[in-house]
Amino acid sequence: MLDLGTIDRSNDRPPYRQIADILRAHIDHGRLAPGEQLPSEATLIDHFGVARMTVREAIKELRTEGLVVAQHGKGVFVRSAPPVRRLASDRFARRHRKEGKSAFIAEAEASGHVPGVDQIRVTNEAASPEVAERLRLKPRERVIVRSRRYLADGRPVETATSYIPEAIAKGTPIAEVNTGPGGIYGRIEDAGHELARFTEEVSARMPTPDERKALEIGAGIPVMTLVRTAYDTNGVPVEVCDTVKIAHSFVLEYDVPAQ
Amino acid sequence: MLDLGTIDRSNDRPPYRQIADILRAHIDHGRLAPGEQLPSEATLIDHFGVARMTVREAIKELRTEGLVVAQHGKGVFVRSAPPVRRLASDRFARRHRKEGKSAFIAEAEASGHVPGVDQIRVTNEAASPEVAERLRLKPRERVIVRSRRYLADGRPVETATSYIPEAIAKGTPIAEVNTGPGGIYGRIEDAGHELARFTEEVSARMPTPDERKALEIGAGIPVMTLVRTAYDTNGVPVEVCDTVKIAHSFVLEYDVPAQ
DNA sequence: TGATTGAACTCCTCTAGACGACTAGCTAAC
DNA sequence: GTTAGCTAGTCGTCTAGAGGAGTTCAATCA
Repeated sequence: MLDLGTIDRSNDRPPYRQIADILRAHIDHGRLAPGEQLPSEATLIDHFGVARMTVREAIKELRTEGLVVAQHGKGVFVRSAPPVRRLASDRFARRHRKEGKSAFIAEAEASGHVPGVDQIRVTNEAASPEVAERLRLKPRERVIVRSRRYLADGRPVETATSYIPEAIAKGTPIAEVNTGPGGIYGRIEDAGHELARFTEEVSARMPTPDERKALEIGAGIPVMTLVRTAYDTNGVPVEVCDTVKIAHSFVLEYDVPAQ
Repeated sequence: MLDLGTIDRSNDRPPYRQIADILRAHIDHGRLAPGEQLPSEATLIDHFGVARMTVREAIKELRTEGLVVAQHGKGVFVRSAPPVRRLASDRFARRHRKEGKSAFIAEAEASGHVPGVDQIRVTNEAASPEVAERLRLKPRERVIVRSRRYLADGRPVETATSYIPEAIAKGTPIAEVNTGPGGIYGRIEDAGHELARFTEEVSARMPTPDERKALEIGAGIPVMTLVRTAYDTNGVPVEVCDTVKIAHSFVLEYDVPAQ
């Protein structure tokens, strides 16, 4: 049986934090293993001699930290560590990006996972002010919007939305669901825009409710966002792509060039 | 005056979520601007006709999402957008990394911010099992541990801890606070280990309580972690560095090599 | 056998109140 | 003029209860 210890009411640290600390320590030290169920609220209330809300505050803290997940009617469970997903060298990533795949997914494939795409949606819309600025279009100029969700092992891991100027997409199957071999980058090059440079802006934040739903994650699990812009040899932006992925780690590799 | 609307008690969505939705919408639409104070708990209790805990739950949700920050005794305020911090091309980053600086900080300098370092601590310790494995050392072999905290504009933005095998550091000032020009990478090369490759593993997660304290951030603000390993030309790992930074965004740039 | 019911367990949401601690601004005393 | 103390307003924490809803499983009924 798990030794929960006791809380110290004369301690400055409030009881709910002390309880969270105790549980966190058990998780950190593996005495509560991934997938294992935490003691129930009732048990903790009895054990520590506190009110229900106090125990719930403690557990909420652990949930916010992403250490545990609560399941209504079942219990609170230690979250299993997210699989480390490796993004190989940027050379590798670049090659696959040219094939129109997210580097994350390219790597998922390379590492033997079974990826997939669902919920592809392609529309033709007037560019929002933000997208227009990023693509250096006039306001409300039309863009092809391609949204899709990527799966790995059947679980959603990433959503992505690309915006391509209609002027570039015209005469190509970019506005079709199936864009043919080489993906949209292939079609962009077919249209005479040779790709020269990508920038990717990476950051992390908490998911919005919509993102939580799309990625099937709980609150408290951060997401990483990638905002990619692709430029052709003339420096003209030809695609912007917003990606939101579950904050699994990825690896970048750099070689130091010979001196 | 802000139009808060009302909640619908017959709605399936619980009141605290409805209240959070209403406030979130006001923030999203700029009717509650960054830095602006939210209506006080008492005001919201009166307005929506709910109990205190219900209002607090709603605000807790927004805090978890990083949209607002609460200040004890003052109020709850809309969080201002974090400054975008750009990490330039990997070539740029690489050059600066060779100077022993974090790429993040190198870029902060380049972008005109005034960076700084405080809380440098250098110790000589027995390697933990994990560090020993990453540096391919025998268990408990000794390593130099260099911890420091980086500031930008006087605010902490990043903490970093480097581990260098004592065998490599011996005879160099790596164990001193001041390592001389070129930083630790310079000294590592002085010791005959020419640098050839870096890997960086990037991920995002919620901060631990210690990290929250060191970076002076509240709960609910995710951090990005970088785990770097530097290898010499023989493929021997010569340094590992764990970095935790506030989840500001950074930019990667890739050039597509000529075909 | 198969479907239904019920009980026991779990977490979810909410109420109504209490006290504490921090902040800021005012006021009275020094 | 400065300082100490007061006060109103704010959020932080806790108590003790209530009913609701999802899950599981065993007992019951058709």
